[in-house]
Amino acid sequence: MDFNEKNTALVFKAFCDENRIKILNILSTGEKCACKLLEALSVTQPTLSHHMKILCDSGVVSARKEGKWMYYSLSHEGLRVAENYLETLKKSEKEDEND
Amino acid sequence: MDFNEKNTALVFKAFCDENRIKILNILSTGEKCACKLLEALSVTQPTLSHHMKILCDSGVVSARKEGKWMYYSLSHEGLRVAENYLETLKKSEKEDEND
DNA sequence: ATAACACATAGACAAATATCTATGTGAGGT
DNA sequence: ACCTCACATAGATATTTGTCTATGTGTTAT
Repeated sequence: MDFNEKNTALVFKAFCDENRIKILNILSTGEKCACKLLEALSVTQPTLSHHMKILCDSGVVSARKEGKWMYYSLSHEGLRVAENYLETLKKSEKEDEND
Repeated sequence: MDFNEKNTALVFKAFCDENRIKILNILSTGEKCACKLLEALSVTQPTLSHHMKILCDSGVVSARKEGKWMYYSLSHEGLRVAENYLETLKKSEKEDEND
C-alpha cells in the first residue's frame, strides 16, 4: 500500500471540482451514459469529456463502450484507494497516542 | 448531512495537492509546529502559510496558537466529512442495485 | 522602547486547469 | 458509399492556483 504524494493527490483530483462532484453524485445512482451526464451539467460536450478523463485517470470512475455510447460508473476499487488513504491518516494518529 | 457540490469540492481541495498530502502525512504522526512543517517541505514560509490556510478552511486540519508558534493537527471531524462523502457514494450505489 | 522571531497578508507571476469552438474518429443506419 | 450520431482530441483563452518577494502583525526577550 505505497502512497506516494503525487499519486495520492491524483486520486483526490477526482473530488476537488464542483462539476466532477455533480458527476460522481449522479453516478452514485448507477451507471450512466455520457449523454445523460451532459444533460445534467450545463457544460459543453468536450468539457464533459475532459472531466470524464480526469475521473477515469484518477481510478474513481470506470468506462465501458457500447456501440457509439460510453457508459460510466463508479469504481469501488478507486473509491477504496481514497478511503484507505483517509483511514491511514487516522490510524497513524492513533498509533502516535501510544508514544 | 447536506452535501452541496461546492462544499464537497472544498473539503477535498485539502487532498489534491502534492505538498498538502505531504503535510497531512506529517500531521498524521501527531500535532506539529509550523516551523517543523516548513523544514520538511522545501517551500518558502508564505507558501506553507497558504497551504495551511487551505487545509484549515477545508476543515481537515485544525490550528492552535501558543505564543508565537502555530500548532497544526488533523481534525477527525474534518476527515469524517470526507469519509462520509465517500461512504455516501458507495451506499447510493448499493441502494440502486435493489431497483 | 527596541529588536528579534514566528507567522500572516499583499501583490506579482508562472503553471495548471476549466472552459469554449472547431475538427477528428468510429459506429450505425440509409 | 454516405450521412448522422456520440464521443474524443486539438488548440485557444480565461480563470484558478501554487509559488515567490516584500511587508505587516503580534509575541517574547533585552
